[in-house]
Amino acid sequence: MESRPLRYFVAVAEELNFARAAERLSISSPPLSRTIRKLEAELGVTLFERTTHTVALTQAGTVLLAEARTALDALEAAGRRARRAGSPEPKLVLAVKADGDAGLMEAILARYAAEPASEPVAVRLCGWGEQPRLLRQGEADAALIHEPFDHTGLDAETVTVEPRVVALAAAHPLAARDRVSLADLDLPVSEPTYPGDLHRYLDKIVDEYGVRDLPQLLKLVALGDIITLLPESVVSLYPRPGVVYRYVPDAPPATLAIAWPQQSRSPATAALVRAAGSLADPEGAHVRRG
Amino acid sequence: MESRPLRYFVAVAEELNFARAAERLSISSPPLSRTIRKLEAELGVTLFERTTHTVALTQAGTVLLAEARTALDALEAAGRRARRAGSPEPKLVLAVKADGDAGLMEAILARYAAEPASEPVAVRLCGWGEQPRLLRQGEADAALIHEPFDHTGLDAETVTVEPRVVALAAAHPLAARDRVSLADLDLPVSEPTYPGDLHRYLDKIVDEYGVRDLPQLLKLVALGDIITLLPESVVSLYPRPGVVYRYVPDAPPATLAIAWPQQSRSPATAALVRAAGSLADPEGAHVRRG
DNA sequence: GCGAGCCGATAACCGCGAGGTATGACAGCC
DNA sequence: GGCTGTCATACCTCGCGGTTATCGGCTCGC
Repeated sequence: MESRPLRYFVAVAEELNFARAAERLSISSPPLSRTIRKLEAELGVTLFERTTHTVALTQAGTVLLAEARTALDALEAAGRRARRAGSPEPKLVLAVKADGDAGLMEAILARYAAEPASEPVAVRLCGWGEQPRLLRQGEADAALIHEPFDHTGLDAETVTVEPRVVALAAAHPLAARDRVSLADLDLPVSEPTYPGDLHRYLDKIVDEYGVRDLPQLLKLVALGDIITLLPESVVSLYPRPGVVYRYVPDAPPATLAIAWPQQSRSPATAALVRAAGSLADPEGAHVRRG
Repeated sequence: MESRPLRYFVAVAEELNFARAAERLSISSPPLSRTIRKLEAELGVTLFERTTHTVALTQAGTVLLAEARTALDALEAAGRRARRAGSPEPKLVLAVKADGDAGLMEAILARYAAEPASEPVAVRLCGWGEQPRLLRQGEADAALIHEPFDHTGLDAETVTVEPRVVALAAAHPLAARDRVSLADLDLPVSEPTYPGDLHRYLDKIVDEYGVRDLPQLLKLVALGDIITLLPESVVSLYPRPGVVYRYVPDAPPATLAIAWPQQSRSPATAALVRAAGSLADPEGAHVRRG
C-alpha cells in the first residue's frame, strides 16, 4: 500500500467530486481518476459508486476513509517527530488552548524543570480541540486538554478537576442568585451523557455564531444571546462588565487531562506527564488509556 | 511524507547495512542510498552515522524507526481492512492462538450469533503473541490473547481470569504434592512485575529450545528440561503421560482478553466484543484501553 | 423533449525520477 | 600490498505520474 493513492482517495472521499478533489490536490483529474481505479484494482474492491453526476462512498470506501486518515496522520507524525528529534536542541512541544491550562501551566513547567530527564519546553498555543490532531500528526509531544475528546491513538492522565461556573449576562434573572442548579439553566443537555452533550452544545454555538475564542464567547454572553458553562479557573482570567459567573454545584466538573501519543515512550515526555500528574489530587487522579 | 522512503529506511535501520537492505527490498543499493539521503535532506536530519564499514542509527533515526513502523503498519491495515470490507461476504476475522481460548470459543461464537449485528466469523489461528501484529496490520478484526501484551493502538477487555497450574515432569519432586507455591518453583521471576517476567521467561525458552507450540513445550516438560506455568484450561486439553499439572494458588492468574484495533468502531466488531465480554465474571471484568 | 452544461473516463503525449550498471573511494585484513 | 567489503557517485533507461484534448452520458432548464 502506497501513501499517494491513499491521499488521493481521501481527497475524493471528502469532496465526493473528482474535479474538486483534483483541484485540491493541485493535479488534473485524469491522473486522479486513473489512480483511484488502480487503487480499486489493487484492493479488488470498488470504493466509489459513480454515476455521471454523483459520487458516493461504498461500504469498503467508508472503511478505507477512516483507516486512511489515521494511516496518513501516522505518516506525517513520523516525519515531524524525526525532524524534531534531530533538531540541534530538541524541544518538547506542549500544546495548550490559550487559558485552557486551569492556571497550572507555571506549576507544571516548574515541576518539570526539576525532573532529571527534563528538556526545554516550547508551549504551542492552539485552538478549540485542536490538540488531538497536533498529537496524532506529531506536531506536539503532549497537550493539556479538557475531557471529553477523541482518545484514539492517545494516552491521557487526569491533571485536575474543577467545579463548573455558568457565565450569565448581568441582567439575567439568575444573576441575582448566589449559585444555580443545572435544572435552572434549562440547557439542551441530558445529565447522564453530559460531557459529550456540552461539547455538542458548544460546537453548535461555535458553528452558529462563528466564535473562535473565549472573549468572543463572553461577548455573546454579555449580550444575553447565550449562556454557557465554564471551568472555574476562567473566572479570574476574564472579568467582564456585563458578565457574571455563578457556581453550578450539580454540574459535572471540568476535567483537565494531559495527553500524549500512545507510542511515545520518550523519557522527556514521561517526565512531563509525571510532573503534570503529580499536581493532581490523589483521589481524583486516574489513568485513562485509548 | 511518502511511504516508499520510509519502507527503505526501515529496511536499512533493521539491517544496518545498505547492501543487505537493498537485497531485501529487491533493488540495487544506489537508489537505496540516494533515497535515504533524500529522506535525510527532506527531514533536515541525519538518520544514520556512517563510516565506510559501519552504519548506526542516530537519535533521530531511532525515533523515526519506531514511528515509521507504526505508520507502515497502519498503511497495511488500511488496505487489508478495505479489501475485507468490500469482499462479497465480509467476514469478521477473530485471531486466536490454538488452544488459547480458555475453552470459551464456542460459547463466544454462540452468543455472538445471537446478536443482531452479527456477521459470519472466520477464526484465524496464529502463533505465540502474533495477535497484536495481526490486529495492527488489519489481518484480523479482533483477537483472544493473554495478558500481558503490547496494547499500542489496541483496545482490550477482559474475558476471563483463570488460575495457574504448573506443568512438571512426572518424576519431579514437587509432583508428589497436591498444590505447590510459587516459592517452591524457584522460577526466575519476581513477584511484583510478574506477568511481564513470565513472558520474558517463556520467550527465553522459545529462543533457547526453538519450541513453537504447546505440544513441543510439554515434551520439554516431560523430559524434565523445564517447568512452566500455564492457564488451568490447558490441563484437560493436553493430557500427557510424562507430565503432571499442579495448581499454584499464589501465582498471578492468567488473564484472557479480547482485543481489537482502537479505531475500529464497526458494529460487528462491537457485537463480538460484547458477546465475549458478557462471559466475564462481573467483578473481574474491566476495560483497559491503550 | 431537446439542447446546454457538467462531470467522469479515455487517449495521446511528455518529462521527471526511480531503478539499473559501472565505477570510485576508502578502510580493514590477511 | 592486493583483496574484500562497504557506501557513494556518475550516467543511462524506461516506466509512471503528470498534462492537454476529447469523448460519452446523465441532468436540468426552458
